[in-house]
Amino acid sequence: MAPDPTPPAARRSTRQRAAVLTVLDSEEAFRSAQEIHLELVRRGDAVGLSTVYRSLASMSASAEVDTLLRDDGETLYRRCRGVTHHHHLVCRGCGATVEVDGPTVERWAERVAADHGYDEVTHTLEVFGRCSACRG
Amino acid sequence: MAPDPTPPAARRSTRQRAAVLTVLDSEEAFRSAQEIHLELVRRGDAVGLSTVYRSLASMSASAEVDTLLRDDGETLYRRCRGVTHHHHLVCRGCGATVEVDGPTVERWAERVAADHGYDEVTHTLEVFGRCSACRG
DNA sequence: TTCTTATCGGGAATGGTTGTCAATCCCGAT
DNA sequence: ATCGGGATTGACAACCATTCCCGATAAGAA
Repeated sequence: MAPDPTPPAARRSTRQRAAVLTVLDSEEAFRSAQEIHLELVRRGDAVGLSTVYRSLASMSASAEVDTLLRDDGETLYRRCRGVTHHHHLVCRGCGATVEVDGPTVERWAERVAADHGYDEVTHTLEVFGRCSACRG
Repeated sequence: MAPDPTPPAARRSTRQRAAVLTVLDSEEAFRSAQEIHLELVRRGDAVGLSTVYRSLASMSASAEVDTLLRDDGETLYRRCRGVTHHHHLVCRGCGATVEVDGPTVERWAERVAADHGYDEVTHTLEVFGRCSACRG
């Protein structure tokens, strides 16, 4: 096999990408691209909105950030601590998020799909509630 | 207590709402509002797009139809057979949908939320795969 | 039939997200 | 150091599902 003529698209490190990561790291809750962009501007470390979207998309593709679709269809992003597959318990009030594991659910999904002749199974599972802080 | 001065907003039965329901009843898979509107036009039983959205929204509110958010944020609708709470096993290829029950998952979600001090718990759970027909 | 008002329709407005493309910047090669 | 070219950026326009607006229409009660 001949050597690949196009070297593996080097991922350049830029101020913009770093800035987006910094905001994500300082944020506990899921945030929208628009919110992240606004925060960047507020910090005086502005990044173009297009670039924010592009950065988040590529980070999501490489599993560096998790995404979540809100009821109204807006996409939310969050830098997750755990590296393995997990789900989220999200507070409707403040967005505080807990990463939770659900091995039982994974197996359940697999079995249900197999029982009906489906393969290439994936699933989405998110739990929403109100945290103790927001209850006061 | 005085009698309610405003009688309970009678739900009128219109051609448009019936037309939307007819399309939903003839459809096995989840469909978008735009697709339903297009189908209505194709059948020569046109209904305004606004009205399609309004109908679907009210039917969704009264639990007559189930909704599902696609990855790109578009909302899909489907008239479900089961009346009780259930989840969906959806084929990525053709949209064929199976209603599945997950009592274990319900309890798991409740317990996880309670363990972290969350209340007013809800959850979303959808399983995606490829059905046997689409595998050929 | 007449009246009240829920409902309709269609075109404009909204708002998140993606596309465009010239200017700019990273980085390995010179 | 600096060169060159391809990746990356950013301002703006384009996109598109969904909602808003409001005058016209029609369902249902009297």
